[in-house]
Amino acid sequence: MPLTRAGRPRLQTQRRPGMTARDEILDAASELFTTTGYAGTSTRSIAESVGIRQASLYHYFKTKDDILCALLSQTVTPTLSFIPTLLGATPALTAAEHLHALAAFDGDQLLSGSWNLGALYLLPELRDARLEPFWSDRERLRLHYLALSRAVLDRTGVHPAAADLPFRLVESLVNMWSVPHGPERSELPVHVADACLRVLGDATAPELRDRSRQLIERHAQS
Amino acid sequence: MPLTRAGRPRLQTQRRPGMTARDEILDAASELFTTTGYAGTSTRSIAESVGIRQASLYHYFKTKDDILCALLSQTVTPTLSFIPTLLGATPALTAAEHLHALAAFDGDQLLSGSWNLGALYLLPELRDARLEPFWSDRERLRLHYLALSRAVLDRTGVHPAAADLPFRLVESLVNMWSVPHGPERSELPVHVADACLRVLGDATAPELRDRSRQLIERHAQS
DNA sequence: ATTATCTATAGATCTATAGATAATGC
DNA sequence: ATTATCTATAGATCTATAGATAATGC
Repeated sequence: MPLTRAGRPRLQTQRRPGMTARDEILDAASELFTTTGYAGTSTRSIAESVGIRQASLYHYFKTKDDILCALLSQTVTPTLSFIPTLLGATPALTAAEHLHALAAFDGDQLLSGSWNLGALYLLPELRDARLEPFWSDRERLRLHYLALSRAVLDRTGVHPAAADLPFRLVESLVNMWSVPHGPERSELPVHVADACLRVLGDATAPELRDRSRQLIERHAQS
Repeated sequence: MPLTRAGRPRLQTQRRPGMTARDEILDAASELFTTTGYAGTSTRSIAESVGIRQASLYHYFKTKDDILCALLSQTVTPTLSFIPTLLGATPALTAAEHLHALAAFDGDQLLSGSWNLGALYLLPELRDARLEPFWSDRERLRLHYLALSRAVLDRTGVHPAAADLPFRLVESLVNMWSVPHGPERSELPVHVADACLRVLGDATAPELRDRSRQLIERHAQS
C-alpha cells in the first residue's frame, strides 16, 4: 500500500472529501456553482478550493462544461429510477400514494449530499443546448408529477390549475436549504409530500406516510 | 419638439422599449440577466442588445452592479408597500384573508412586466454583501408570510412545518413563467393564493377571492 | 513507462476609463 | 455649452493547451 499515489506531488495537502482527485474537484465545484453560479465560478477558484493548480483540472475534465455535466447527472437520475419501483408495487398504488412517495423520495434526494445540487436547475445560464439531456430528464419528471396530480384532482374536484404545484413545492426545497429556525431538515421532505396532497385538496392519512417510508426503504435496499 | 435628442447620434436605431436610454438598458439587462444570469451577461452583450456601444452604458450606470441594483429595487418594494394597506383594512382582515390577498398581489407582481425579474432572486451569485438591502427586504416579506401562515395553522391544526410553504408557492411562480399548456397566466396568481390556504389546511371560500380582488384594485388606485 | 501534478503562456474575453465627436440648446 | 454617443485602450481576468517535472509501477 503506497503512502502517495503516482504522479508529481501536490504543493498543498488534500482539503476536500473524496477518494479520488476527480471527486475532490466535483465537491469543490458543487459548492462554488451552487453559491456563486456557473459563469460566476472560475476554473481557478475551483482549483484553489481543491488545493491544486488551475491547469491540473484539465487532467480530469476536458472543459468546464464537463464538470457541470458530471454534477447534473447525479441529480434527477435517482428519482427517475424510483418511478419503475413505484409502478411495480403490489398491490398497485393509488395516485395519491404514488405522488406522496415520489415527493418524499425526491425531496430526500434534493436535501441529501453536502451541497445544494438541486439548485443548479434554477440557474438560468444553464438553459443551454449542450445541457439539453438534463433538462429533458427533468421535464419527464415534471410530467410524471403532473399526471399523478391530475388523477388526484379528478377525485377531489379542486381546480386543474393546481396540477403543477406539487412539483413546484418539492422543487422549492432547494430554496429552503438553509432557512433559520425551520423544522428539522430530515423531516422536511415528508412534510412537503403531505403538503402536495393538501394542495390538491386531499388529506394525508398517517398510513400513507408509513407506506411511503416503506417504499423508499425497499428501493434503497435493491 | 426635436426629432432627435441632444448628443451624438447612435449608429443603430432604437430596438428596445423605453422612453429613455436608461429604460432601454434596463429592459435589455432584465432579459439577459434572467436568461443567462448576472455573471453570464457581459456589458457588451447588454449594449449590443440595446444597439449602442459597450462604453455608452457607463453614461447611465457607474458599474454593472448598478444596473442590477436598479432592477432589484423594482421587485419586492411594491409588495411590501401593499402590507400597510392590508393591515389598515376595515373591517380588519382575518389571517386567511390577509394571506390570500398578499399572495394574489405578490403573484401578480411577479408575473407582470415583460421579463421574469423575480427570478433574479434565485440567482445564487446574488447573495452578496453589496446587495444586502434587497435580501433583507425579501426576508421581511418572507417573515410576514410566515406570521400569517402560522396564524392560519393554529386554527386548522396542520403541522407547523407547513408555515414556510405559502411563500415558497408564490415564489415558484417565477419558475412557471413559461410552462407549456399551463393555465392562463393572468389567472395563476389567484390559483396559487387559493393553494396557499389549502396547503395550510384551509379551504378558500369564493367570497374570499372577491375580497382579495377588491383590496388589490383599491390599492392600485391609491 | 505511466501518471498526476506543476509552470508558463496564448488568445480571448471582460469591465471601466479617457477623450474625441456630433448632435441640440441657448 | 451641454449632452449622448462614439472610438480606443488599459489592465485584469478567464479557459485551455504545451510541455516540464517528480512521483510510483514494472
